[in-house]
Amino acid sequence: MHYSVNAPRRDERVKDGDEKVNTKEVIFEQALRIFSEKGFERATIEEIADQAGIAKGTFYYHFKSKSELFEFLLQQGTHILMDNTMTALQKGGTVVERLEAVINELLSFFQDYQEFCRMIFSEILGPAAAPTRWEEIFKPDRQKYLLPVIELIREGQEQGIIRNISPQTALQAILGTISTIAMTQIFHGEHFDKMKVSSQIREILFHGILVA
Amino acid sequence: MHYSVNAPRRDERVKDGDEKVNTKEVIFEQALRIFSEKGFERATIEEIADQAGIAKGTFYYHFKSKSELFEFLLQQGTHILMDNTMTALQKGGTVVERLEAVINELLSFFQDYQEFCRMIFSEILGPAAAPTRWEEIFKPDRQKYLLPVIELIREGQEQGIIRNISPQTALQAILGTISTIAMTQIFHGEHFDKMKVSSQIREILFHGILVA
Amino acid sequence: MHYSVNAPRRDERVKDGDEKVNTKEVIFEQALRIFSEKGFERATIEEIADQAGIAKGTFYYHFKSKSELFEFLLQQGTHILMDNTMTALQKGGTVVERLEAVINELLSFFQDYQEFCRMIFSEILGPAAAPTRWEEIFKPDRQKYLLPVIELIREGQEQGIIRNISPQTALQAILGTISTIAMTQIFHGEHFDKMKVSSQIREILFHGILVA
Amino acid sequence: MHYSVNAPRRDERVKDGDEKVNTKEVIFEQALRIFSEKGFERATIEEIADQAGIAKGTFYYHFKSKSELFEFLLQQGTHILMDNTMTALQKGGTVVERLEAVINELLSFFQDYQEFCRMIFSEILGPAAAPTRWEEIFKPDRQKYLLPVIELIREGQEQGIIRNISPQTALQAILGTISTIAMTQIFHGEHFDKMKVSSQIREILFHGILVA
DNA sequence: GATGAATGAGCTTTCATTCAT
DNA sequence: GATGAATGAAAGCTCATTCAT
Repeated sequence: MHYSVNAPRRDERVKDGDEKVNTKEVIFEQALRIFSEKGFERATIEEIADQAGIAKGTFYYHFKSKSELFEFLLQQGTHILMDNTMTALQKGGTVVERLEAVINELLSFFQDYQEFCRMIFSEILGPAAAPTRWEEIFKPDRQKYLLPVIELIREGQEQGIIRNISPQTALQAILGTISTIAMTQIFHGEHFDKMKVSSQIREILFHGILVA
Repeated sequence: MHYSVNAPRRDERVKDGDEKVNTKEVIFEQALRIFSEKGFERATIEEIADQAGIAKGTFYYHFKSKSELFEFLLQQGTHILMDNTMTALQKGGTVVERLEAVINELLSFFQDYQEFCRMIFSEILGPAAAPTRWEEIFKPDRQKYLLPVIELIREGQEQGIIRNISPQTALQAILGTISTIAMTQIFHGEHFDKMKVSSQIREILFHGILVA
Repeated sequence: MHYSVNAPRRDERVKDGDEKVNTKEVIFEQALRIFSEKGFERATIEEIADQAGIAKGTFYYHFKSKSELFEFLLQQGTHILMDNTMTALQKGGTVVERLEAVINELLSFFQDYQEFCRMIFSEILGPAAAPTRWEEIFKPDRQKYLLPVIELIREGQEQGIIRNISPQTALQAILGTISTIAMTQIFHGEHFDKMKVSSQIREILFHGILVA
Repeated sequence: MHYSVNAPRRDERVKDGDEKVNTKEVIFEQALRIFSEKGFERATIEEIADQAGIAKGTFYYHFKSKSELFEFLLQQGTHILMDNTMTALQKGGTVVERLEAVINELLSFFQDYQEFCRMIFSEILGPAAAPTRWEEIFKPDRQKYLLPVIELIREGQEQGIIRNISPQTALQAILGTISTIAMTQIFHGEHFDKMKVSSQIREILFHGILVA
């Protein structure tokens, strides 16, 4: 996984042959991995630094604090999901097509950013009362992501395409089904491949478990 | 032991006559509450002991360690869900009726043991690599719970009632949908009332989001 | 030096023969000594704990933080000086007699609490911008101590006994002369003996350096 | 080098033409200011460098260490006081006139180098056992300053002009009175103006507090 | 001359756990 | 059964200093 932030532009890198490592990026990668494996609390700066091949002090040269890094990582990830989904929605199409796009983007996200999803599920669905600021940090973004989808469901209901249930409930069914399927595989150490499950997921979500 | 939610703090209790407080139970209640609020790591023995109205040393007189208590709480809860579900399944009925029973028991569990569900979601869906033993502790129980349901789905597929998809996937859709809907409400501080959502959930799971 | 706070009352001590050490008191003594030698910043909890013969954790069992202990020590000391001075003033007498009492109490304080005076001079006359709360902590006490003396000087001026200068300036002359003489000796490792200097100090303060 | 007080921060300077900023001097100014505000320990190289508008590395290009800079600053200041006092003494006059000169120079010094005085009081009267070398650094200079004044007092005593007390004690009374009055004002954020207090100080020191 | 990334020793503080009473 | 003082390993973080460029 590699959503590196502030990656140096190509021409800033020196010495093509020589492996000029960007310290900040290495920290990002290792932190993401370790946060996703251990959660925020059990991850230690010492381990992140060790794995990144730097001294503890170097970590603090690049980041103000453990929380700051974590929050940063969190926001980066959610922004990617949001952006992708918005872009997909703007392509237009029927309600069902757009719903499929939302589902598809979510599946792609789980596939492409498995480490990040682990991390987010570890800490955000996790200890609710966590450093409460995370709640605050997330709420706006979460809404920005959810509202358009709810709107889409409403649109479908007006057209008589979507069942007349609470849009929020429908939304949660979509998110819950996809994330549970994806995270179960990811937590079990399997690599999540959306191709294997996407048609099944669409089937279940659209038409339910029962035949007819 | 019973998972009482919102158990009164020690000092709120009235000791009329010789109504003895069972120390162990008081610890259970407070630990459950605090674990569910803060997660395993952020909960401290000190706080649990304080809230239970006992000395820190007393905690260690009753429990070997923080983890032991946590694991105990964990198992108690899962056993309740398992037992209830098994009992419900043994009542027999058509596949759909039994599936409805499974869903119903799950909803009841989320409703009756909200604190416990918070706790479990805080730490088990949480930091995956947690004290790795939890994984080991859970796997057997989880399987004992999941297998009969998978078997039920298979039975339905053989009868042509349930769509021809991976039973595991179907199972995860059920679990994911229900838990997400329930936990969203619980984490948002609302009291989860299964009556309000159970028919909608059944509708979505059985027939999907789309009309026809 | 031994202004122990919360010292156990006699009957709380167990085992007369056996040396039952009061941990909190030992920490007080060592902290006072080390703060006075090194100042707040250069003193470390590790050293205080070591010298007190306890583990680092034990320090934090008894005190919330390094600052808290320091502030506590600070207040204890100033209260002693204040109380002694007030008591002396309440005995009444002529203005000169009362002024002599104030001077005498100050000298006694420097003599009896040399460690504390070192500490206070190390940090309070010291880094002005220190954890600013100290300023706040001290101002009220300082005023409570200074005001009665200023009032005394004013009384003397009304009676035509004390020279017509700013009372604040006169007060500072008294404090500065005494503290400089005392601290010079204390910092130079000599034991400060007020008997040796008190008559000289009174002479200088009352009649000046010059003859006639 | 000159101890300019309230030197403008780097970024406030206007570089018109090729008016070169002497890096070393800028560091001096900012270090003096910050040391005087925070004391040696609480001042950081980072802040000094920031305020001087240079990189941290640049600091170490100009100075061997934090202590070295501090000691240098210390010596510069004391030399100024010493030189001024020596010069004033060499002008001759009666004992009283020369004593007035000493007092006057001291007052001028407090007025002209308030930042430096803050600094010196922050750290030298401060944590006594400080990097013990400071003691060693200072003793010679201190003696070079004090001895002539003590000699002057002795001369006055031989002439029957100065009261027959320990010259050291008299000296400390002078230093203590002046420095306490000056520092009280400086620490309280007022600008110290020697004109306002010099006649009062002379009165107190020469003739005491009491009338007649 | 100047830079800033990197370092590591050292600091304060937390907390699960032990144990004598 | 119950207590609470004591412990020490480990964590997050700071900062003077170095050094390749």
